[in-house]
Amino acid sequence: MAQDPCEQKNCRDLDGDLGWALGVVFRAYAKATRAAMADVPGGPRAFQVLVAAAGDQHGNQLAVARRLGIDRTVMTYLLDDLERAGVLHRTPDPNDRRARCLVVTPAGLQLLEDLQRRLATIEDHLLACLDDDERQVLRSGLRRIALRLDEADPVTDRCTLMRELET
Amino acid sequence: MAQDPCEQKNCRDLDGDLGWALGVVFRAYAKATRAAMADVPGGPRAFQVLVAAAGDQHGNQLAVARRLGIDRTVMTYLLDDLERAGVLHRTPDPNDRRARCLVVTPAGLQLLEDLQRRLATIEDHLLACLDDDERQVLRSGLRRIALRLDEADPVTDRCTLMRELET
DNA sequence: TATTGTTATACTCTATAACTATA
DNA sequence: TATAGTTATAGAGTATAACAATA
Repeated sequence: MAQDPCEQKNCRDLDGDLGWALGVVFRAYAKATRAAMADVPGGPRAFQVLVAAAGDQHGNQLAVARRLGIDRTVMTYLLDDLERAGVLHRTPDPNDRRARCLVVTPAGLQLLEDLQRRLATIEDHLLACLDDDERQVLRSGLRRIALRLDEADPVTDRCTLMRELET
Repeated sequence: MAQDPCEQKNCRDLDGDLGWALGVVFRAYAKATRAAMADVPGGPRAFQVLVAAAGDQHGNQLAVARRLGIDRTVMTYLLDDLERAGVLHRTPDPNDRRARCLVVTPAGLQLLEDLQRRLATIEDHLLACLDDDERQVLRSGLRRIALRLDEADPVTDRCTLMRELET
């Protein structure tokens, strides 16, 4: 009786808090990727920029910044570093001479492959205590939620995020 | 053929990246809770401190800080705010006169209940696109991973986190 | 007039170091 | 000597505001 974890008032302890779990997992993941990408200027966020730039549909740096939740002023410094490292360069967009297209260099693509291998290892360790089905549900569930949130906030209005989740 | 999303080189796009999904979900959750707890000094983190302090096994503020990934110097300011708000107070630990016990006031417990109701609503909206089984797997999966990480880093050595996830 | 990108600046958050008091 | 807690300060990261170029 005294052993039942859900009988006392502290039934809703930190352990049962989704926010706590999400925070711990996210911080651990961030920390691990930061360590694994210590040699990459800009770290995990630069990696995500590379992924977005290597993919097709993403054109200018503002779109990428929004997609990744990065401020456009921060994006400038980030891209400066990546360009200096020779993994990416900015080319003028022929359709809009204000904008810049992000082009990943061959060296950048090679780095990308390497980083993805490192990431896979980290993820395997992170999900080590789940069986295959659970992993799959966790991955696809998080992905689906993220896509929905991303869709709700397609270009500018990042405040809808809050509004959607507030009430 | 051209429609197959996994045929091209951008098979591993942002959408398939666990880190991206985790980041988007975490940021959205953090933003929503921050908005929902705008009236609470210290925001979501203060809420977590209240939960930890209201639970039994957590005694002094350093233990709580470690559990939540908060620096002990930051904890001081956080507790100052909470004490000023009258939801918590520090009492000397009779067993160790250096340490302080965290005691949640009746007002604090009432606030805690209210915040937990707000949180439940936010979580429902966040997980809206998952069915019951998926929700359960996501919750328990994240919780299990978080507990494992937390256990691997019981008191001091926060670096083991990285080491565990590095290779 | 609005938007992309840049720069400089200010601000927020967090960590470091030094200190007091206990153990 | 080591630890709990506090304080002041330095640092990293981020956002704000003003700007130039283009739409």
